[in-house]
Amino acid sequence: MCGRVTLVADREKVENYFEIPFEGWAGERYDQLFPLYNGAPTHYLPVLLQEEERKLDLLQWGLVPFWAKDRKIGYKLINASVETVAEKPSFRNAFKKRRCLIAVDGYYEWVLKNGKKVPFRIVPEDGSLFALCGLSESWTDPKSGKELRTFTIVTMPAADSISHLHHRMPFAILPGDFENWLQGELSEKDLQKLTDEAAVRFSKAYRVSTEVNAVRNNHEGLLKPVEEESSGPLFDQ
DNA sequence: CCAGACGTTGTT
DNA sequence: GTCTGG
DNA sequence: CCAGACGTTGTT
DNA sequence: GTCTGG
Repeated sequence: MCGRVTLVADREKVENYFEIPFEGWAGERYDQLFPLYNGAPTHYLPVLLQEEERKLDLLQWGLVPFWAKDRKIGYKLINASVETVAEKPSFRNAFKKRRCLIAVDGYYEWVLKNGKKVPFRIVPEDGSLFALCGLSESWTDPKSGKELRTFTIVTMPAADSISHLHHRMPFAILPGDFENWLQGELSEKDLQKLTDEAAVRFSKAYRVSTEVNAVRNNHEGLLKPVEEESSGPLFDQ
């Protein structure tokens, strides 16, 4: 699945990738929030939105549907399965009207080894960005009256190249398909075609420090590859 | 009718 | 808001 | 996703 | 065990 990400790219790289500048406030904010070595649910990430116009903005991870009584549900809705996203009550409205793309340049997966959670970082083979398919929502807090803008990341079955880490992965597409995801009619067949072409299959993975487990850690060292432990049969369960 | 859920993942 | 379950 | 809290009262 | 917070 996809529950922790990195975004190290500078603002210009993201703007160039999506061919659009950030909304006014988001541009300066970007420079404060990134590089992000340990991005978690509730954090802000760059999101390409297709409203009346196309916009590049910063939204918070963890979808809060407009009907929610409080924002807690967002802790659960960090991923949406592509197989069911069109039907689920929490997602179907956003799937119809508010599909979006999230920019990251890596994400983390954990593998249980000898009872320890060992993190790996998955990156695009060409070192560019991932554009992750997502859904966005806008929710108004009934207590404060403040608007909260959130998103969820769509997942799909893992590609062979990373299936040894997990059986799910984020649904990532290349620029040629951005238009289809954002504005297309998206019949089941179209969606199938998009998932078949999902770019993330061209990704590679490497082990990183368990420092990444704690969200409070956020420094360049988290990206550094860590040697695989030479655990012989003696250490295996 | 009203009440309660609305999600994914991994593990048992 | 909308659907399911009771 | 993982880590960390999980509680109330009264006082500083 | 389960929920909240980041």
